[in-house]
Amino acid sequence: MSILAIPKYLEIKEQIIDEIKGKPVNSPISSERDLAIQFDASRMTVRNSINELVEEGYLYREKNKGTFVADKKLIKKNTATEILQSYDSNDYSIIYFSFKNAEDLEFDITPFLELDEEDSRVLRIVRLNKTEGRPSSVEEVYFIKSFVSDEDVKNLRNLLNLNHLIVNGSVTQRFHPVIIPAQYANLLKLKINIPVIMIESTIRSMNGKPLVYIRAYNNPFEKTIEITS
Amino acid sequence: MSILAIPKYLEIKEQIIDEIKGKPVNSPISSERDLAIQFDASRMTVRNSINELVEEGYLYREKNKGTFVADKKLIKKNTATEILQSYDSNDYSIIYFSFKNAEDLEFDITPFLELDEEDSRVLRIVRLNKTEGRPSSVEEVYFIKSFVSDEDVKNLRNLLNLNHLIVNGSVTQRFHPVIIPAQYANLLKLKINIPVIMIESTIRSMNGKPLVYIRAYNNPFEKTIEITS
DNA sequence: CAGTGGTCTAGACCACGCT
DNA sequence: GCGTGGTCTAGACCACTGG
Repeated sequence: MSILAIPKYLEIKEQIIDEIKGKPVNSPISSERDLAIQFDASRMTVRNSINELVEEGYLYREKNKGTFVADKKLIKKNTATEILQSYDSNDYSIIYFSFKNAEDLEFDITPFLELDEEDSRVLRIVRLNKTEGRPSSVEEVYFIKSFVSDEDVKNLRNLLNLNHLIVNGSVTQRFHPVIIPAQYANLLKLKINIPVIMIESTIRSMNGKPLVYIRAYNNPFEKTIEITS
Repeated sequence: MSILAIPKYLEIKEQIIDEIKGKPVNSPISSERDLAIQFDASRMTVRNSINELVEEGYLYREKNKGTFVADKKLIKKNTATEILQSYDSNDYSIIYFSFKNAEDLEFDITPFLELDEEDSRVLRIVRLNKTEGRPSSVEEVYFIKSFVSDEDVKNLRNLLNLNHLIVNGSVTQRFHPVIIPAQYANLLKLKINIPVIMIESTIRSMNGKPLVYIRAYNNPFEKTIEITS
């Protein structure tokens, strides 16, 4: 290796991505042995790059035949990552926030955040996400109070950047069909009594400890929930 | 290697799974170097095993620290695999099936199966899935007629085994909130006018060709749709 | 037959954490 | 300073495909 901070296999991965952008679906890429020569790397290093690209849905392998460019529409997507996008675009308004006692909420949050009597206060933030200026979802975000610093409260947008929590943790999502709550129908500019999907998300650290709980009410006319695997 | 048909890294993987079953969450497993000695394998082979277990959510790594047993509730799940379960359990009834012209359906199926004038007939099967005897979902399954053999029509349950298509292909799913259609409310023993999630799935081969299109209406009281990533 | 991906080895150096 | 996972090398043999 060299002094570079970026591993060689990630550089190779990026170069392969660039190369296949100009290639038709189902066309073969060079063989692993050829790529190893081309990139002056060992075959195992090239395989590491290709493995990740296969995992992410950019390529697929056929044993004894070769490695081929996958259809772009097969690239793996996951609803969990959609949460990130609302951060990336940063296109949202904070409607409301306050600290609450768990017992004052309309539902029992304690199982989701594994709260106990010692630690039963949460920070509740309601935000309205937009795509291209139109309201796409309302999210109720719940943080455990002891997880939130005074600094965070002053900078909620920083706190609401859940990206690093997600990439270093685990996200479980449950999908519930519900009639849109009246107060959110208004925010989302929807008629009352229409069905929407409420996504309940729990973000946990790798050791299983819950960090954040989210209820998202999605505007079905703005964003279809889609996953590819 | 030896004469064994099963690769060593898969054997090691199974042994690691067995070992961690008795270990508490977040406890460390042996280091890769120790495991290599223990299993009489090279470290790269052990890493291959562990990589898959991490990918599947059984273990997690911490750089410079070790590899640890992950929380079982964090094991990665995907709604696509739920389709398999309805096959595995085999607990379903076929309500109806017939060949249809694409233009005779209530909606335009041609974009989903990429049909053309030459090949515009489909086999439509409606099945009622059950869990523990209770109705959990109604699925409308659409196959391209030219994809279905006479043999298949005689053995629909074999055709409806979508397992091999999914593991060798790609699944895209879209989630739609809808009011349960009246004819399905009856089948699912639901009241009319309640909201449910309709999952639209397209199974494609690796080269992107659509093979099967499915509309599933899920009974929210029997099965919560959940994914972990 | 040559070429492919799949598996495997026995080393190596690195950055980082912990004691 | 020792142990960890992360990266990397330069080989090797296998089963299988396709000309």
